[in-house]
Amino acid sequence: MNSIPRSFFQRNTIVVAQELVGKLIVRQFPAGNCVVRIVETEGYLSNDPACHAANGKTLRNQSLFGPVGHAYVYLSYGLHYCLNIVARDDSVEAGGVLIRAVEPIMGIELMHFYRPNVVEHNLTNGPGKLTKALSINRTFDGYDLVQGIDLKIAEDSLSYSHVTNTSSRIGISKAVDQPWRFYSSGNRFVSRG
DNA sequence: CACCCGATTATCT
DNA sequence: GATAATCGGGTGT
Repeated sequence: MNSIPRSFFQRNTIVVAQELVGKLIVRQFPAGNCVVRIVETEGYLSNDPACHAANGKTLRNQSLFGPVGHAYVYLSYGLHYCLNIVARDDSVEAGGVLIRAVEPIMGIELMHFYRPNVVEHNLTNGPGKLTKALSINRTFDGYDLVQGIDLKIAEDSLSYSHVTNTSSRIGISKAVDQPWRFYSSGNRFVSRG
């Protein structure tokens, strides 16, 4: 399980969003570890009306302006946490990649414990679902995902053969035509939107 | 301080 | 397909 260098995230946000499809997220607990594969992402840039950083830095979105490779976690609709990875080049002041869906690889029982009473294909097929299954909340806002222990991003040591499709982003009302959503073609954990 | 509304999900018809 | 659940940031009084 190779780690990913911080320079990977110091690039155009949309390129990073596309290339994160297929990468792994590792969540370590005292009781055991969970490993999931990223199968759906969306890119958000500070000069993009749909981005939380579009109107400048606030207490809530300050992680999007912080160092790349760290997490931006926010509360959505007052109910669900969503996980982003801060990624941008020097041409913008903020940017991040929303993790919209993941495929469970290891520690599936533990994920079912955090998200009971669902069948496996509904375990992590949405941005609010995967954070609950991995027990990710606001305490991870600003967490370093490159050097972190409890939560980190890793390269897939197995070669995951896949095709990445592109579409417009889901669930937003501004900048709806930007083709900045990426998902693993045919993967059953991709959210239906 | 009141009001609006959102990068969602579960549950009902 | 429609809607409730639930909360905090942003805006305007």
